[in-house]
Amino acid sequence: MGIFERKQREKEYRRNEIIRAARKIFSSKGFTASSMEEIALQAELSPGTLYLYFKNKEELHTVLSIDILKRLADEIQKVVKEDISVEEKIERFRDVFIEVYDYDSSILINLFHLQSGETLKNLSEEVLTQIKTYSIMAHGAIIDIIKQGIDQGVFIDEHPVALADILWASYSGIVLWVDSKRLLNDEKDFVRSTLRTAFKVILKGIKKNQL
Amino acid sequence: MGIFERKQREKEYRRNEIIRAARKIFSSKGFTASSMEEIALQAELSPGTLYLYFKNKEELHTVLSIDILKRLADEIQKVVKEDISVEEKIERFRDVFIEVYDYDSSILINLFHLQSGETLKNLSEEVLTQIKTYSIMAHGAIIDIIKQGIDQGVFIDEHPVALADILWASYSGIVLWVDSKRLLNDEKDFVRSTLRTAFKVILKGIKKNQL
Amino acid sequence: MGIFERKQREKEYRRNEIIRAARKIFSSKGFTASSMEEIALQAELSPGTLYLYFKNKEELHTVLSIDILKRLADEIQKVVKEDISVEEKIERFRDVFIEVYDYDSSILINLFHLQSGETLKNLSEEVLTQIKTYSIMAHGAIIDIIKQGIDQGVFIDEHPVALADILWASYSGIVLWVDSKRLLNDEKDFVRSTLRTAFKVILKGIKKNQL
Amino acid sequence: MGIFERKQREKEYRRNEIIRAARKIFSSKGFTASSMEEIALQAELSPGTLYLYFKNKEELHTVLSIDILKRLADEIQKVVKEDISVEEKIERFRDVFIEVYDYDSSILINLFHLQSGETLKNLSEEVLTQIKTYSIMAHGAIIDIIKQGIDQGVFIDEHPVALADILWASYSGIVLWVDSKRLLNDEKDFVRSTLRTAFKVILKGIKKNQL
DNA sequence: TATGAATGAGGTTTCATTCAT
DNA sequence: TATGAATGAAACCTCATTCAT
Repeated sequence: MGIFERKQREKEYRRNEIIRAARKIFSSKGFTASSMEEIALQAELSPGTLYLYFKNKEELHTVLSIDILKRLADEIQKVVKEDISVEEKIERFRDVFIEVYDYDSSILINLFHLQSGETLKNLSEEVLTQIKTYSIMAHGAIIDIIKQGIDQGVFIDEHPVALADILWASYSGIVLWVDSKRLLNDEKDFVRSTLRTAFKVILKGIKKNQL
Repeated sequence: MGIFERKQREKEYRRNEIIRAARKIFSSKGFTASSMEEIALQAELSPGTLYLYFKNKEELHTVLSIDILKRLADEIQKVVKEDISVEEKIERFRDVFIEVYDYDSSILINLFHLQSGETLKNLSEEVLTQIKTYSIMAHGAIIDIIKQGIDQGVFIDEHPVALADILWASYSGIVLWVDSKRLLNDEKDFVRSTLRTAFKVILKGIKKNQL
Repeated sequence: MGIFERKQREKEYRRNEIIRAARKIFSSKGFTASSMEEIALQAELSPGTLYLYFKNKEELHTVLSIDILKRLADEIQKVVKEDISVEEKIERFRDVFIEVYDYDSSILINLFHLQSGETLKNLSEEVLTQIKTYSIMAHGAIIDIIKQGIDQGVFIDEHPVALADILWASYSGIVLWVDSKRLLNDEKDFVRSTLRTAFKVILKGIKKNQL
Repeated sequence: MGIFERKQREKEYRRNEIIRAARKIFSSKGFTASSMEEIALQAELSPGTLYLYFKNKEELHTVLSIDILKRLADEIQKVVKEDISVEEKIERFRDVFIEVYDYDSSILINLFHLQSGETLKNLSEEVLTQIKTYSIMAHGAIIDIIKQGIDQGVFIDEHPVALADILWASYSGIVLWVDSKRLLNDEKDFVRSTLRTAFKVILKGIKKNQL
């Protein structure tokens, strides 16, 4: 391994350390209440160093979302390629969503923050491109499956984008909602069981009643 | 009208002016990015005056959510009392949700903010009580309808709270999600049409298949 | 009683109400932490009314000191006229001081505040004149007694003003000091017993040792 | 000198700069009327920097008192160890007090502020501990001397704590009082000469009349 | 004379970001 | 590249004071 490669790898490693630290802090306190100094402390680095890897606080936060979005897109892609029925694929999506939620329960708050009015236009071109790419990948794959299902006469005849949105948004809403209730109730597993019921309901809702 | 009444009414009017200004600012910029000075400017008042009517920024923001929550609870209550089938009631909820969304599209971001970890315990006792009251009213009514439906053998045999959560959360998720897309797409009516499809899907999903 | 007199008396009464309220608030919270609104509330008046009777917060506070200073001056004058020895007069001063301390334990903090750097030059001419008048009355009387004592060969040959200052300042210091300790110790009567010892010591210190 | 040491020293230097600036401002205007911005200006630093060295305004102010209290305690300790009679020690205290007064004439106002009800509980644990430590050191030493004097039959039979309080409080009162007169009279040296007389008087007052 | 709602200047404090080392 | 002390703008909030009623 050449010296250039080693440096590159070190840089990558350092970057990931920061991301990990940021995830921990942002997850527990939200965007506003988290400070760069706190994240630096968690990463065992100085505040100044953070700015060598990320343009600003906003971008660091956004990168977390991209990270999770990429993970989501990758997993969804895998499901798409599996040799199973569309119905089974929709069911598999449920598992993907639950896995991602387990990895980072604050993901959706981040994703919504991303597109909310609070997000300034401070993001660099590169970051914006990534968001769009992964977003299209993830949504596109879901839309494709829905389309297939409609073509096969398995799903109801509605606008595929709308159905995909419903799938995606219901999932998001449930995680957000149940997660916010969890803060008060301490019922950790209720999120997952509700998610399962939700998917059952929605799948049943999209399916065409065949006789 | 006595002098006391006039004063009371003026005070109420002023309070509403502030709420209206706050709604405008908070809606367009979110909680953190909005400043009290900006809200005061919008209300054509001085910053200090805001604090005569609201304890602090947090409480002013919360009051917006309460306002909308009250509206939601009231409308839901009305639906509950209507002399129609449970299925039709669920359908009517859809309209209520859409109406409320039309009144203030940022409602749900507020409601989620309300229960997120970022919300400090700066709220006065009165405000907290109101939140709880209206929250219970709105959720309780929905749960009751679901229960009725299950008892009548119209809805599937699942935990009523879970089904109510799914209904509520899906709605919330869709509004949040489609609304955040709207910021980019400018397709205003897409929200409503997607909401309609979503309700059709979910209603179908909850219904027991009777033969 | 004419209508003018009645009004005059009402005015005086109202003024005293404010002073009483101010004393209560200032005593328990100090000058800075007390607000005009709080004083108005205590006096069952509106904030605006306070400004009809007193130029500003500073002056209202000052008037409390004047009130106590006047009381002190009056009592001291009485002692001066009593037909007793100078030594006995000094002893009587001790009682006067203790009585005044009982009436308002925060008196000296007020008096010091009066002449500290924090006191702005916001005081009206009338108020300043009063302070000077009563100050001179009180101090002058003490100085006179000391002088008499020196002339009679009872007290040591030192500058009478210095001796009077020592008497006055020691008393003040002890009240302040022990009072500040009281806040922690809750030993209420220790102030008075220490004051008594202090006077004994000082009197002994001033007396010429006669053989 | 290593790089760490240099940095440490720089930091210490900066801290002292702030303390010096704060002393100047606080001395001339009192606690409330002084603003952090003004102190920063005086120290040729930005307001934010002050908060890197001191938790808040209250603590910065308190540190001034600690500084002076430490100085007082140190000097008193030295006197205690000197090989002179108790009477001479009391006399030496007088010089210590005068020296400290020369160093910072506003010391006592600060010390009283410290223990007054206005002082909030905003102080850090470390600072509170220091105050207690030095306070006990200084008072304890004086009490010890008094005790010795009583045991040796040189001082009168009174509660040693009371006598120490009288000594301490008289000194404080005189400085405060004469200093406040100075503000009007501009007689600078009068403080010291009065202090000298005061100590003579008090010493004579505490001494047992031996024949 | 009395009110009390409104003012708005001014205060403390935080924290994202920079830059000399 | 990494540091971390310093910055300084900007935020929230208070409260003495005013003035129309």
